Amino acid sequence: MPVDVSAVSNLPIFAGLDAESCERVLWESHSSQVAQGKAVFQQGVEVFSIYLLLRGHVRVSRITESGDQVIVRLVSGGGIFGAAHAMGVATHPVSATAVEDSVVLSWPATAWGALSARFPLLAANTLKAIGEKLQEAQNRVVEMSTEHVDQRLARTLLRLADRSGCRTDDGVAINFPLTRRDIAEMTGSTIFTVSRRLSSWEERGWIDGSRQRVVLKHPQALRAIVADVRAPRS
Amino acid sequence: MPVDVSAVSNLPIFAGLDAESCERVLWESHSSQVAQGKAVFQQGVEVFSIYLLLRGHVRVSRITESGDQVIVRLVSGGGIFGAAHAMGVATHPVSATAVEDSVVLSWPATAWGALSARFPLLAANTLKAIGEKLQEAQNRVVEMSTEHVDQRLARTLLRLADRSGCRTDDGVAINFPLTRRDIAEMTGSTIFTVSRRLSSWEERGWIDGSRQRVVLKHPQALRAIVADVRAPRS
DNA sequence: CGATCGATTGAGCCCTCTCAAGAGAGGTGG
DNA sequence: CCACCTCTCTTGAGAGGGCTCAATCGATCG
Repeated sequence: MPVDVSAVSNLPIFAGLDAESCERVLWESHSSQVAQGKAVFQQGVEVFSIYLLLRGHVRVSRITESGDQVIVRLVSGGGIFGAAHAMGVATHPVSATAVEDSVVLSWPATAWGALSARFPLLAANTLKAIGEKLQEAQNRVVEMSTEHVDQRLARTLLRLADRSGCRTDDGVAINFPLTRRDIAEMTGSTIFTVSRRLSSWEERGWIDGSRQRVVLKHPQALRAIVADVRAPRS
Repeated sequence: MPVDVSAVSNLPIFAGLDAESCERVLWESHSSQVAQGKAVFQQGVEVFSIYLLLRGHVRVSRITESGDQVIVRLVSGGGIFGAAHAMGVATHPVSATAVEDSVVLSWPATAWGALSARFPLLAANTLKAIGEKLQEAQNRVVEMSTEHVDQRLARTLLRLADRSGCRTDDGVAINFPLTRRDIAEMTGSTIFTVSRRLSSWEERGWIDGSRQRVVLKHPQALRAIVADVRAPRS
């Protein structure tokens, strides 16, 4: 395999594994390039593999029966996704699409099962990764239940900047193509409301927005929006 | 321990374990009664144990910094909760409270770790349980993003009836005390809106509501509300 | 240079929240 | 057994946040 052990051995999913075990695990993996806009897998299809994102960004989304699309998660470098098999699910409940040119490692589900049995640390790390995703999802439920669009929006931008931010002269730039539609689907809002809020923040000099790009010029201001405690609900 | 193996061996978390292993696992557990309204553990405190609900119902909730309470999950018989340790979290991100008199098994976190290592099936079942919770949480994110209060409300009632329903002459009764406030905190709404909708449904003969009780007389009508596809967003 | 996709902006409305007031239900103590 | 208190639930009136729909503009690409 063309993937160097040293390039991945320090990822959370391999934490604690020695180089040899790591290599053994990589041995069974398959590396592939995914062009921008291409799907890694589609919602509803049978689960064949488990995936690790090496480079790029992948959008994990679900389409509802009514045709609404919701972004469940945005995976950045080092993250695992499509781990439905490890959780005992037979068909993917979501789709995964590259939002920019990406590099993905994949393991056949069966091989991953065997590897997990052979390297308990791998199983533990998988559990931990899934646990983190659970935390994240529960946080989002709480946010969706209690916060206003402004707050969810600011929170989402800060989160993205934190994970995939890139320092520039102006502030922190979000590092990959991100449409207003993406943002809307991550916050449970609409492109119209998102556009309006971002425009308003841009007027105040807090952010810089352009086609598929957002730069946070004044993160403190966004943090203040998140913290803005209005009257609690009922 | 006063807990009979046969009473728990068929729970999902013990799936595949033979009676002997099962007994070995139970050996390290501690059984306790929790009176209605009493907390099993509190948000923010250190994680000492992992819990399995034997009888009753437990409300898993989080209080936000702004003072809003959100019900993350309602655990019914056979469910595990407070499994933060297995996911590598040091302090409980939520509180767990008995909504009726309940019986709970608990394992010290360290003991559970050792047992998981010794019985791989136990670890696998734990992963599966957490995976299901992740699915559930992601579903809720999607619902909160795309559905109206009516739909979330109907869905929640159907789900509760499905899990903890009790056939009666009139229909399916939800089997434990459930206040309008609980429902509001499960759906991301307010007691006022919940009360209004339930009143309206009661007028139409679809449900029967009284103090802390709901009976579904016409589940089909609720299912129709859930399926009601209006114009998709954006 | 046309076509397509993304972003912006305005007008209007509706769903849901907020606030206020009161009615039942149940529990407790005298 | 009644009075009282607390907790739950109901209902009304009103306001507003965010959605819907429509139209336009700008950018990118073949």
